[in-house]
Amino acid sequence: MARILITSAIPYINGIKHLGNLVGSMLPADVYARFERQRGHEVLYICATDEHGTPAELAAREAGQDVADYCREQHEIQAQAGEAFGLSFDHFGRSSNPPNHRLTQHFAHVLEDNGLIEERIDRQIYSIDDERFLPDRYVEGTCPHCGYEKARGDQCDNCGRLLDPIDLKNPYSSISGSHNVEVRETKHLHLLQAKMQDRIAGWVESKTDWPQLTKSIAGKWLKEGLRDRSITRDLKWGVPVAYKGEPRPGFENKVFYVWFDAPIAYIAATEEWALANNENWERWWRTDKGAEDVKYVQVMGKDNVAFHTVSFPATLLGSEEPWKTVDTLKSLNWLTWYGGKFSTSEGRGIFMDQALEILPADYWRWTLMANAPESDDASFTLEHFAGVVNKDLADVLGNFVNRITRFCKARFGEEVPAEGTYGDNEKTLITELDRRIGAYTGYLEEMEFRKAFAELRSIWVSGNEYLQGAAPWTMIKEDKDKAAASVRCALNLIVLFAALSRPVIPFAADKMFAIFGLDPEEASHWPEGAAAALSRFKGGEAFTPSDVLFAKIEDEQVEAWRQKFGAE
RNA sequence: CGCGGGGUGGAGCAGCCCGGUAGCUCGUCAGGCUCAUAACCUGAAGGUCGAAGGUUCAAAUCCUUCCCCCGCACCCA
Repeated sequence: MARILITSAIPYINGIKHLGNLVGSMLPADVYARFERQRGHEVLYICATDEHGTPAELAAREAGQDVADYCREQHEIQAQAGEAFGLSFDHFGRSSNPPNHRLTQHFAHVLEDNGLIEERIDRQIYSIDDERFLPDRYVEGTCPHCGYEKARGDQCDNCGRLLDPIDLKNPYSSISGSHNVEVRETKHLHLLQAKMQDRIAGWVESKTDWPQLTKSIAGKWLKEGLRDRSITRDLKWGVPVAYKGEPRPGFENKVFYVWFDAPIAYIAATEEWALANNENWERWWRTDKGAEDVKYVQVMGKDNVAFHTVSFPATLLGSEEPWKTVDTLKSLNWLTWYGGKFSTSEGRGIFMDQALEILPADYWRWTLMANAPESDDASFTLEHFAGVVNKDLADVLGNFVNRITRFCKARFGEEVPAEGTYGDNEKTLITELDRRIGAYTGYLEEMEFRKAFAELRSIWVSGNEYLQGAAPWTMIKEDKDKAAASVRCALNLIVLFAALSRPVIPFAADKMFAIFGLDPEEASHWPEGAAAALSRFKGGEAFTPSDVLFAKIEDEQVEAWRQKFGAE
């Protein structure tokens, strides 16, 4: 039994996440976690909300709330949405909780002791009316190159040039609109990543099994050369900057930058889990304390790769302490909404809570994972969604379960028939299933989700093919025992399908187990082979046909959703 | 010439690293079956692989140039 630590990129606190966020990190990690649990491995799947930073402060202010209260509420909302989607976190923590404060201080301290942190002076725009330094994108003004009057601090949307906010003419705060701003000098801690170039490069090189996308992004950053990075900000909401437990002189109004403390929250959230469950977190994270045999898997969108291949490793390796670093890093491209961006701020696309108001989690989980943006950005459209759900879930899987349970009930009653023995049809089926299950398992191990679920779909189809060949509805007239055997085989297939499908459609899988009154935890153990799986029921086991597993999506529904969600 | 990913039948993708008669799902058409959510099963039509050169007996696959789409790079998350 292996021990597998899984973390998915932690979602920002600010509002419910949309389907793109979901499929980019939490959902694939969940599918993988469920798969490895079913195989009997010891799995710890950790996630958290990323709560610090300017947007959280601003959103709280807009809501007229204290930022701590705001985050507490938002965390609760996200936790509930995650649970409703079946995300099987062992713990869903918070980057603002005490363990993360403690660990962030700890890392800053040891990095400084190792000569990897130093104070430097930066020049930034300060808004007197907002009483805060303005991050680049919150400064607007006139572009010094083209004269465009609404250039952002980072880039001019008119001429496309990259800017430094202190070069803008007539700068003003995009938060309040105030022109009462000035350039001020401010002191920040910098992590000296340049010093760690060779070390990080060597570490990355040792990761031979990283996917193409991951390697090319990490390689790009290393090729350009690592730059020292500011790890503090002029904010109130965050981990205060201290040294040896005392506030650091000159840093009283500063906190650590979210990108420094957010990945540390993976560890901190594990500590939260341990505290809540009387467990030991160090055996998952410290290679000197039991984590040497842990396989650590991270899942994230491509925008996060640089931070996980370079910045966070710099923190861990730079500490000179025996922390567990990532082994397998799965990164995904973007899911687009009709070819454009999902946008939290503009409300484009579907968000997790809205999705569940429309249809159950499995519908989304299947469509998203079977079409996961692995090799390229993938477009989500309601039309495609409806097509996939109707074909794969309703017609192929749902209908299979329905047709055989109803047939059995009508002709043999509500228990598995015991008569007859398996013959050539079943042999052929078993051979095919073993081949396909092997391929499917391999793809899941590799986290090749599109391929995995194409294979799972083929496995479902093989059930329909088998029934077509065995044709118990005809056979029953000639040889009732033979028909009984094929019905028994098909009923066994339901349980096999449920186990294989559970990582991606857990709710439907449990409904399938419930048909036979099986305990999902026991029955979902990963199948050893088709022959064994198909001889689970010998005959006499009672069952109750379920309602339709998956309802079809009608064209009118699609049209209504298009209106509602602004599809273009 | 900033970097990266992509451009394969109507749609969505695989194949490209390790060249050798173009594959999968949906859709379309035809047939079969009748247990089932007008569902399932079988078969067919439809592409010469963004463009142009080159290497080779042979290129979607290797090389060169060009065109188009998306993302990233500062900052923010």
